[in-house]
Amino acid sequence: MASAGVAPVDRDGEFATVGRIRDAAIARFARDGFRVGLRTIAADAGVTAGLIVHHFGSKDGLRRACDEQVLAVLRETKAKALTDGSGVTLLAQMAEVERFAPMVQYLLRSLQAGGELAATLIEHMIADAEEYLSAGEAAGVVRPSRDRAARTRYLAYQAAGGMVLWFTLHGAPASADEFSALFRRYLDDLMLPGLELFTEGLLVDRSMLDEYLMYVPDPPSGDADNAAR
Amino acid sequence: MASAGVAPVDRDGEFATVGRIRDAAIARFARDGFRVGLRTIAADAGVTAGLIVHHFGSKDGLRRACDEQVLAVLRETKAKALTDGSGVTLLAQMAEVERFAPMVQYLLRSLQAGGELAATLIEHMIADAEEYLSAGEAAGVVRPSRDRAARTRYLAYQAAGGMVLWFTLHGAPASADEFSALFRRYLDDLMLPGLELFTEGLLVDRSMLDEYLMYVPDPPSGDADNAAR
DNA sequence: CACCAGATTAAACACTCGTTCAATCCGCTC
DNA sequence: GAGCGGATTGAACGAGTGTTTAATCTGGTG
Repeated sequence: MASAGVAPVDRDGEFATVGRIRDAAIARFARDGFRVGLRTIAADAGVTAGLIVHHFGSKDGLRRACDEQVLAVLRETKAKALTDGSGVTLLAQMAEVERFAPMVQYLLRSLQAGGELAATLIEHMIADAEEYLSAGEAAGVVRPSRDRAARTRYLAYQAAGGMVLWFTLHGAPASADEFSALFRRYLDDLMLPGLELFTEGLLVDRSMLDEYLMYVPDPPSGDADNAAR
Repeated sequence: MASAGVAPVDRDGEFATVGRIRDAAIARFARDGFRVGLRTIAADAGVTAGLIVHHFGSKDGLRRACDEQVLAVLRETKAKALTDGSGVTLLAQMAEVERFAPMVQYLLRSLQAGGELAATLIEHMIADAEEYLSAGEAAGVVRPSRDRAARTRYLAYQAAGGMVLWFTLHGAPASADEFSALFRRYLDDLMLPGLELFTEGLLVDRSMLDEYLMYVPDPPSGDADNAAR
């Protein structure tokens, strides 16, 4: 298989131009953020700004098309990764393959800017984490929590937010290779402290936690509010 | 004390206008992000766009003045909080006082956008965390780490990044009161999972950590690179 | 009072942005 | 081959942006 959703489908004429514009937009949005002008993207795709709005209606339409494309590729890749078993380091292995680098960068930009895709992405991450953590609990390798949903959300927000902030402060890489290298360095910085914290915790005694539990004996109580946020 | 660096100094004539413009800019930047036009800020301050660049040279000059002001207030408040002893929940208590809400929001916007103030702020947070964690280690309430610097940076990035992402996805509040309420809800969502993770960890056994330590026996080795990043 | 420096304003400038429009090009069908 | 519809273009529009400029106002000084 020469192209599986990432590279633009080569069926001549049909979606050649539209796909080329969309992929160029993803790459350019990922590299320079969502404030780039339509003319820059048009130049990247070798077309005119007018043609973009002819095909996508508006810049926001282009943005939505990019979101859908990235989400589609993410779902497809995730489905493939599940058969391989190692789905946890999904983003990591996506960053390894240079072809996916622009999409990962695009996702980081989306999380940074907020919006619908960002919310959807976080929900995906939370759902995945919920699955893995539940399986881990059942297998006896993950400690149970007093409020599993809250812990899952906490871990997802911390992981995603920390990653976005790290890349924000370490400068946007220009090429896909640079991004892959930077991503590997991020994992290097992350792995030891993360594993340490996850296996040994941070505090020696449990006085702080017990004090909090005494002061706020709030049960999980699965309120409807948690679903919306 | 009627005004301690937060409210614009009332010494008539002198810095009245400049301070008013700067404070209006901080509030407006905090509320709507850094993309707002000078005319909007000017209208908030009751002046003209031209006057702003007359006093601050350019929009970037205004931005720098805001950064310095926020940083100055942060330092001052931190110094005061140190005498009270409870410096850990610095941002929390700052958000409680409605007067500080725009500044905290401004800091979040800065972290989201990146730039010099964001880098400085993260360095501050890392330095503070380093201090508290070291003290905790010495007092025997914080577990030692195989790489203390890396752990400190990890915790700072996760905490700050998670907070920024949370507020990004939960919509920017319009008023200072709303922000305070939202901040309190954020702490509520955060506290239990955080304390749980910090006191009990996440994993039951240490096989993952040991495996990593075996695979990558990299010592801390305090390389010069860590200082710059 | 004359004068001057700084504060302040309204208007204009130059630029970029997303979007619109009329015109052209190209491939297909009758 | 005529004609049609979509792809594509280049230019223009209108609304924004940050910045500049000339003019006006104002308060203190000689």
